[in-house]
Amino acid sequence: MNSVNLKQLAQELNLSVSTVSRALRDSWEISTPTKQRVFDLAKKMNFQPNPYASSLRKHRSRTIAVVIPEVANNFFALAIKGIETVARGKGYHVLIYLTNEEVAEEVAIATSLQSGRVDGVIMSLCGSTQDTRHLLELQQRNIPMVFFDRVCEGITAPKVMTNDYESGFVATEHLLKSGCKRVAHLTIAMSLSISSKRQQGYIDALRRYDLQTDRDLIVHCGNDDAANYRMINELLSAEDRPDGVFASVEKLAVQVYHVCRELGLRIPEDVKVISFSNLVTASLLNPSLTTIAQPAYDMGKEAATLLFRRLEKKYIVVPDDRVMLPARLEVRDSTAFISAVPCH
Amino acid sequence: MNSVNLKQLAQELNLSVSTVSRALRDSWEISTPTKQRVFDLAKKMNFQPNPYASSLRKHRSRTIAVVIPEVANNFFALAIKGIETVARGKGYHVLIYLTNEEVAEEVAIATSLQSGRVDGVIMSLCGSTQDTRHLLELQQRNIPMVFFDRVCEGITAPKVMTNDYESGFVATEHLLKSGCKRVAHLTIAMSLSISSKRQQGYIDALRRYDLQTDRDLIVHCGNDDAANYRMINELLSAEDRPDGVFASVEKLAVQVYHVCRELGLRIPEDVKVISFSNLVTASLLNPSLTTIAQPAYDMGKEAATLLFRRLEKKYIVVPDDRVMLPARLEVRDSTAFISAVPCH
DNA sequence: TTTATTTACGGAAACGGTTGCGTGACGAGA
DNA sequence: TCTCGTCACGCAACCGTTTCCGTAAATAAA
Repeated sequence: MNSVNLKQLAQELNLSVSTVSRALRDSWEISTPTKQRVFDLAKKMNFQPNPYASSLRKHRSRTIAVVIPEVANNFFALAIKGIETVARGKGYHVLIYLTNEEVAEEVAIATSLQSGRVDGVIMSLCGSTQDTRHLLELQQRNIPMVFFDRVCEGITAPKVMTNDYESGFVATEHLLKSGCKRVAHLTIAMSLSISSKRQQGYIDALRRYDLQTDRDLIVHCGNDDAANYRMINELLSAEDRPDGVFASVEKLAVQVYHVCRELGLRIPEDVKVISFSNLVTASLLNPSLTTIAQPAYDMGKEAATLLFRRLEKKYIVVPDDRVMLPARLEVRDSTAFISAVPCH
Repeated sequence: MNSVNLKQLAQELNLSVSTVSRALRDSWEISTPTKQRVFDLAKKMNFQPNPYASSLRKHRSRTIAVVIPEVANNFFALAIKGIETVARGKGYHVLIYLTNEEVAEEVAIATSLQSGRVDGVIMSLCGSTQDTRHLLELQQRNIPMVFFDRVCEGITAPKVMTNDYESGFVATEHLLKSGCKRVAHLTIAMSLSISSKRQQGYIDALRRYDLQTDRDLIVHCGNDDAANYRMINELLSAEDRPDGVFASVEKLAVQVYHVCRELGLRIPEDVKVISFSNLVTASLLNPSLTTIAQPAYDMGKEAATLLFRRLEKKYIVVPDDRVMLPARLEVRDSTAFISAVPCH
């Protein structure tokens, strides 16, 4: 354990604890020679102030929490990297909590954060979150929160998002322009605003091209990979199977690839695929995957920046600003236009 | 801020602070009816004990640190997930620190951890680490450490590793058995034991097949992606280019794919590729990538388990045990055997 | 010379929970 | 009736830092 503390420094220097404390914080109340003596000894003894004593006294922990559904996913991993970069630059520490898409875990985590362990929270909701009382309670404890990507519409807080509606529209339109007549949409937890926005973009794009929305073409996937596989398999095995698939998340696109391989469907000849995704290997897939790529790293940085802006102001000035970072459409082979006569 | 504390509970109940504290910790010294009254009110007032006060007094923070080079990488992401799962199951909190492969950052992080902020550290070295004084200092502060994957041989501490030597051997042998005559090895920071072990496996496999080690076939890559690309490009552009490449990390394999595409080299006909990798999309690549997959999630869980075993014992019983979790060879198309006459 | 002001530092009370020790009440055994 | 032990709880010190005061000495102003 770290045993060198202020008292020991003070004794050694024949100073009081308060003087040493002030000297280390470079207070103007302490003379330059005294400060120098303190600095020197602190360095020599490798003094590290006890963060818990400091936090207890100051009611500030210089720690933030990041609460996300998963980490084994390029989007969230990059977001964490952005957050950590900003946080450490500001001298803050980052606690990480994974909900595993389980609302019960999200509630447990939010409840434990009420203890004041962190100065602020950066969060992306889990898919099964409906009731948001646990988040309101956090808010009532005056713990600043910032949402990113999977934002909570019911809470007044800064939010960092992408243009999900437009991206959903663009993705669908891209499939239609590439020659698709029947476009399916694979979605996740519809309680998430990103899901409904992406879906609305999908629906509106269809309407724009005078196409009806076929409820059978909207597949609601969940956290059970095997179940998702079955649903996608069923979708693509059907007589009137779609000739284009718009996946709202990466893992569903991966499943589509597997199902197509299983069923002997060719991408893009038989089915075209587009997906929200931050896969680094999108361009190396067989065929390369057309993606809607979110600026994950920048979203993380932005979320952290917004949080620190609130933490550093005494009064809350920006309670509900939204930052919109646009996603990019990256066209690749999985949506390549195929001339009328199949060349195979 | 969280304002309900023990004193308020005590006042409300006409009890002393110490009695309330003991009741909440379910001490046998407190009568059942009193405990019940305390529990009820604590629940009603949504009491959350201040973790910093507790940590200060008990010299235990129930917090661990995870220090890794990067997170946007399936291996480390999965490891984090494993660690977080175990940690939260034990009621611990997880701080995350990214070194970005910069030894200066690793030193800064290690130094800040001397403050006693965490009860223990789980670590994977950054590639540029040579001097390990910062780690020794942590150790001298009696902060238990556990290494995983990129372990530090100079420090006596539990280590969770994979069979890097054997895997390097198997990977190389697999290329040779698939028909390769000139096998190159792409490696990273040779100061890392995993790198030298994998390389030794490579060298010994060549020797086993009566092949000389050609120094030009061992390419030392770094953190500069552009520079790596150039080196790989140079390797594969040469007159006597290799017909097989064993990449020690995932990102280098991805670069090989890009270079081959650029140079018009066919995988596996012209060049076969194998790599250490945890890519979920390995089987979907064009062509699918033969990998050595490490059990990342289990390694994270194991590292956390070892750490908690040390944290929960009063006396250190297992100072330097090593856990070896074997990697799996997953054969795919990038190393497919091609019959003598090219069919293209 | 006296008084006001600044400079440089010490004393001590917080912060909130934990824990060693002390103690009154009560029942049991002698 | 007296003693002893157990039960159930209170008192207060303690963890290490911060910060509100207070104050002696030195300097400036009157």
